Amino acid sequence: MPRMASSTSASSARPAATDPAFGAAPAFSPLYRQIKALLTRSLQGGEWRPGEAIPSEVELAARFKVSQGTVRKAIDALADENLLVRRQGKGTFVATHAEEHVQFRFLRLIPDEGEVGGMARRFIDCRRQRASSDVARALALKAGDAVVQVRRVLSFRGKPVVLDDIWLPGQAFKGLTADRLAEYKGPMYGLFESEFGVRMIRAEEKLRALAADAEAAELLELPAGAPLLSVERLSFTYGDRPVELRRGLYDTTTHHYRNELN
Amino acid sequence: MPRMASSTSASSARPAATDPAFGAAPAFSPLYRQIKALLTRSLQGGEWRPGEAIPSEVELAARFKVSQGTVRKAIDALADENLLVRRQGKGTFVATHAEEHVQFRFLRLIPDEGEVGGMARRFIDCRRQRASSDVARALALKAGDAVVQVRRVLSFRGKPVVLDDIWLPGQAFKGLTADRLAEYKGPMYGLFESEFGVRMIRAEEKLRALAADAEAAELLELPAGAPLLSVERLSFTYGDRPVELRRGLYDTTTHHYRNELN
DNA sequence: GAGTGGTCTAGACCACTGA
DNA sequence: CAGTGGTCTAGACCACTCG
Repeated sequence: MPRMASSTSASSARPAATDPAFGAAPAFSPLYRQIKALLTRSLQGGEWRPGEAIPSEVELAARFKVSQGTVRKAIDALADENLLVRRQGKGTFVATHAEEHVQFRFLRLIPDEGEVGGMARRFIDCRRQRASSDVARALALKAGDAVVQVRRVLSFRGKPVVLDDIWLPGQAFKGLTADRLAEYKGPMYGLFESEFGVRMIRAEEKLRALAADAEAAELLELPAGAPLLSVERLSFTYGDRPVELRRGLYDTTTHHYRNELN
Repeated sequence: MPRMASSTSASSARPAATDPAFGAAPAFSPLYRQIKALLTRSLQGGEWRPGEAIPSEVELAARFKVSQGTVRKAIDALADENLLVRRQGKGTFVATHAEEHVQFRFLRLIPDEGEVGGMARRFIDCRRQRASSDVARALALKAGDAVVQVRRVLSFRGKPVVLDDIWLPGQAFKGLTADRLAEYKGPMYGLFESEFGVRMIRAEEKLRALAADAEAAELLELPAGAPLLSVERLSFTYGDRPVELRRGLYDTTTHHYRNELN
């Protein structure tokens, strides 16, 4: 029955290691949260790579000197956050974008009718440059730091539908080229994961409607001024570190952005 | 140790009440799911009204002849779906839109800068009519059935930002008038809940960009053809029954639609 | 059949609320 | 203080996968 760190019911020693002076929140942290944090650290540190199985529940329970039920709760929480995937009878696995048949976890654009079928990708550009102040702020970089910018078009049945501009921190994405992007089969985030060790965990999007400028209109084969759905996405890895800024322009004449409210 | 209905390990009797002929899915249903279904039925049937407390976990455990841990799991699931709200030390309560300070659970439009502060409502219209085939299909009605249509505008700092057209099944919303809507303080879904016993559980939205037509442009005080974010929402009550169709047109020059991807 | 995750139990104790 | 939800345990048994 280990108690580990807990600001209230500590096994012994002084009452709290946290809040040294001003009495902030009590910050009671149950055991399973601490286990969850430890597991997260191991994921972040690469102890288990995407697609691999993590140790069984009984093993982890032994390692952490905790009951199986407690590690179970920790794993449940991580599974809810899509960091782990449970498979009954087989084990618990680190989530991956590679094999993910739900490659559309992040792309919410759906054809109005018909299947969600694959889009054709075309990479227009991929170059290294200095971050503008906007991009730097979003990615938590200093203005002028190196960034990789990628521009691409997605087409559905030959008609261009999505124009994406993507900014990545140059530091983490050193060898990224248009060729590497074009060669790779499967979702882009799968490449980021296997080649650069950067796994996208969650993202925030800001949507608005705007009129197509000349450049966007040409690339999307639309008249200038056509209404477009602008989707600005900031993606995060472990530890809520922003690692991708993306600005997509969607032609929504035959597609729509689908969202669920719970 | 009651076993209740379970297609595999039934306590006695025949092996399965389900799949009488063709061997479909095994459909094993653990106890806590069955408890969850029973609780949902009680919610749906109005045994406990929005805002009220449901019986304590020990009480429910006794009622269902089940351990506390099992009802706990059922309640957890319902809390995840926002049907119940747990409050430590007080009890478990039926979720409500009325007191919900997060009135913005369904309205995802956020000012680009500044607080999310209140919008002024103005009801333009509220009339009963016959459902068009589109509306009927969405609301699972027959074409020609009675529906209530509401039109309103939301303004932020004096500037109109949202134009909503709302369709509701006439059956369930008999006494709904523009006056009732205007009088009621708080979120619209709070009114639906307390006056008509219709509680919105979840919703699906389809977003697209389009150019403002003359009518929308006038009401939103924009030039005709201005790009607008169109948000088509279908809302559901208990049992996934659709009960509201809403088509909003958002001016996104100073606001944006915020979304989180997990 | 061995090993994995999934369910269920019974009981102990902790944290929070309100009278 | 009693009553509520929240955590943790230990152990039994079930469902699923795969060799």
